[in-house]
Amino acid sequence: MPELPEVETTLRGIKPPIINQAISDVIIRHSRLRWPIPTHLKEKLMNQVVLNVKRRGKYLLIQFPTGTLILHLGMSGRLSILSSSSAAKKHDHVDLCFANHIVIRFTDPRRFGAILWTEEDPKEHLLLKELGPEPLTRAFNAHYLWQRARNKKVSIKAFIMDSKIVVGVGNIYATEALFQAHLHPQTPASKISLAQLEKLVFAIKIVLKQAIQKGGTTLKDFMKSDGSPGYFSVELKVYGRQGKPCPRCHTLLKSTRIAQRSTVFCPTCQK
DNA sequence: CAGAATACCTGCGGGC
DNA sequence: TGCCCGCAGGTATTCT
Repeated sequence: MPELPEVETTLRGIKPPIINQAISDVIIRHSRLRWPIPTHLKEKLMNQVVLNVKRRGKYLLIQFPTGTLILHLGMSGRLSILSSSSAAKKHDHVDLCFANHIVIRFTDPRRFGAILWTEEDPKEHLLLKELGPEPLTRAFNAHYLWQRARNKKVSIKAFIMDSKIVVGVGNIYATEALFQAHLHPQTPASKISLAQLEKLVFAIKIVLKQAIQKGGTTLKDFMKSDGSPGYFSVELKVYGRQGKPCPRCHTLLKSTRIAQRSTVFCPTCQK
């Protein structure tokens, strides 16, 4: 499920209950995620206090005195907050238990997610050090994109979904932002003017901010019956609406595949 | 080097 | 009802 707004919402949900809390147990029921969970994770974490919880792209970073736990939710992962341990269900792979009896439970049917441990500066970790700027910072701007797009033949959609260019723009929000910016998703990245890139950057920021805001409003329900973050739905203008009329010009929306991902666009108003 | 394809998994919905 | 296929919001790795 998670795109960047969901990860940000998860961060905001788990941080308050676990910050400054000590790990009292680590239960690993299934260690084969995208990469194997480190075997001695429990020994590494036991009795350590959470110093901070951060996000970098779609990676969640839980910082402890001796190192950092790196989490990724993959395509189907989520974290739930339980106020006490309850019976684990089929895809509940890992529990992080804290001294205040809070349990953070990692659930991931497809197991594309990851849980890794690093004792170096997480910024230097192989998975993180090549990542592009955060989309909601000033470092992510049209001029930056324009420089990176020089001589790039890849489609603009694949380009903005490349985490080395910018992090956190997944298939849904890439699709929506391109519609918002009137840009055809197949356009080679280098063919797009600075002025058009301004619109695209603006659209990406707006779309992500709106989704995060929606997530914020569901945060209060974060600890529902099952403690999962109650995924929120932003109003999607084109994603998943192929064959339906464009909300701007009523041309029927088309569907295609770009870099093996389903892509919906309006053939009339996206050029 | 860039760009494209593949791989990792399970679940679900549609067609037959 | 059940089987088979294609597809799913990610991204590192392997290929050409």
